[in-house]
Amino acid sequence: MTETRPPTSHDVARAAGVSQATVSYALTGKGAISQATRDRVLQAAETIGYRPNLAARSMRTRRSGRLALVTGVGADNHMRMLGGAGEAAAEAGYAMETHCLEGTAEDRTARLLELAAGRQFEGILAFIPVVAEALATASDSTPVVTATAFDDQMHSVGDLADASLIDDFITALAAAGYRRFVHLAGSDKWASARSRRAVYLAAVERLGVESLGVLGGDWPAETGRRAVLSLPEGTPPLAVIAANDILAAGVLRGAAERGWSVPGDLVVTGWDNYEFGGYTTPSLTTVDLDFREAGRRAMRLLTAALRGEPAPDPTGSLQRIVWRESTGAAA
Amino acid sequence: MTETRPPTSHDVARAAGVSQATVSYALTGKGAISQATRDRVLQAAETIGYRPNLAARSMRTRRSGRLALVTGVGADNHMRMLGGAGEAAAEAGYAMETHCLEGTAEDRTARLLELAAGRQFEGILAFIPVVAEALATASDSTPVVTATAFDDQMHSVGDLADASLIDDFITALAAAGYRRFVHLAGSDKWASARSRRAVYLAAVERLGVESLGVLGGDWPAETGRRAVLSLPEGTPPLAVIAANDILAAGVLRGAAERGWSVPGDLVVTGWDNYEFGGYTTPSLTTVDLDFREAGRRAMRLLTAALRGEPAPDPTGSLQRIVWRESTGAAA
DNA sequence: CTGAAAGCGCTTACAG
DNA sequence: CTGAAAGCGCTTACAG
Repeated sequence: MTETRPPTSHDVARAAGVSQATVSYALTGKGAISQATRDRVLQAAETIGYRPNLAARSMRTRRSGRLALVTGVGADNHMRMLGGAGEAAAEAGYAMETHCLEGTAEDRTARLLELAAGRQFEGILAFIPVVAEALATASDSTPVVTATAFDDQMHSVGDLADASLIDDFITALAAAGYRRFVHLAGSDKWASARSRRAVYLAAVERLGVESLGVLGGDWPAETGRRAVLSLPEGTPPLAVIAANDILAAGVLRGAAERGWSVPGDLVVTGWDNYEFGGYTTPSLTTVDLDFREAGRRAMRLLTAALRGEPAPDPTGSLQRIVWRESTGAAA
Repeated sequence: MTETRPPTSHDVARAAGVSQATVSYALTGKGAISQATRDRVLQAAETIGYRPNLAARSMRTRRSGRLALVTGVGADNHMRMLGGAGEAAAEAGYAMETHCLEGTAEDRTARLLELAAGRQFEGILAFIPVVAEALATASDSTPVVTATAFDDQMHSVGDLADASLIDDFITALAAAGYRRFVHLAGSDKWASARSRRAVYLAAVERLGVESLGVLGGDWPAETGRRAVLSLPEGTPPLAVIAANDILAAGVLRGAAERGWSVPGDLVVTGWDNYEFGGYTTPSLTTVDLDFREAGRRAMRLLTAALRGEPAPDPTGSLQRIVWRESTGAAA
């Protein structure tokens, strides 16, 4: 029943028979402490169950050792990225905490600026779109690395926004005889959606195939279904390049409702390699993304910036096409 | 170029022409401060952009104001629960940070105990299974509310582990003429999986219908597919009660591979109402869960415990059956 | 190699 | 209603 307080470095000092300063030196490994003393201190800390008070340390060092990761509630991919980001943060000696921000891009930006102004984080990594200009004006506060910066900087190394595999899809499908394409785009707030759209437009142009245009513009499956239902009679054979698997699932559904066979009347590609995509009938051709590693790289971008180091230049693509039934024999 | 430090309460005091203590009283609203002085202080704080140093406050108050939410990388549902939990934490005046824990239940439990021992959190809420006994021994550290506790306490109020709608599924399907059932269970580390299994067994018993038993035992879609492929020829007509939509997607796939029609030869129910389930062919009958509210309620359980208040007793189920094509006309 | 001392920025009795 | 002062638990020059 005694209100027992957690042990402090003073308690460790008493137990080890040294001064409190020596405890601090032994624990941080900074002072010049004899091995014998250090061992004694470590031993004492262990036995009495000492844990440094992080708030006190933080106040002295003016460093919180904390990083914020900003994400949204809807973005399921982010769950996969969290693990990698947390791992990279831990490697760099930071604690990472996740904040789910909702509302419009403006709302989220406002909340993010609050987080930055609060000064409790040494850096912030944003996985969701925010208003870049607003961030720029707040330059004297907490450093923020946004998904956009991530996209831009890592464009050449196989990152999330690298949409070059869209070109591979279209090239393979054109070689298999498809001449009529349509793109189902995601929300253009996302760099990944914008670049998939851009690569699509460039590829159809380059290959001289017919494009029925860019449909969609947001992520729900219903958008994919509606898009197919809106197509004129006699459209097939058609190749649909969808911006992700959810949209592609909507396409499959729309095709089924119209009595269009897949593959056959229509082929479709997705993106993200969601688990369900391997189990639809037909199963979905898609792009597998190593979200975990993407999260890790994004976080490394932030920690490198905090240390004033140049951004790491990782090698190896995080993307890989998974050919499945929805594109027939096009692979 | 001047290394400009963030303003402190001292700076506010100087600007407002009062003592630093008065600033603290005005800001926390605790002291007896005249309205005029308070306004002057607030005004001064505003103009110089003052933000309280949370580490310093925390050291004095011995309260971090921080809560940890423990989740896993695979659990996509949790993304939906995070928003609600964060909201409830904020309402209670806490900052919530998410930690993704991986590995076995033992690994995760060890990491959770570390988090608890670190004493930087006032409480911890776990969405993933941990070893309950290990938690109990560490009773003097940070309070932990686990998914299991959540499941137990809220059993009667429509929570995540309430599986009573499984009975509704089976009753309706039996009434529609189905006489042969099979359950596709999730991992029994999860209370929700265990209770769905239990309700299934009770329902087939009560209704006197034939059960081919409980298959599965983990969450991947492949498990659902394999289960269907393992069924003997001549099994249909059959009703499959799957523990979630992913497993149900595997069932759909397995049925397609065997040439069994759905609905017809086989009907199937899922759980969780994943977006894709509305777009499979046939679309999946499932249970819609208000994950956001579930997250909110779980967090309230923790904050109530921290305040020594009784657990809130929310009303209203979070669950609702969504009848779709995969069960034919059974609704 | 070790210790005494200052101070990080707050909150909160205690005087007045 | 307001101010002077102590102290939360650390880190880090500075002496010795």
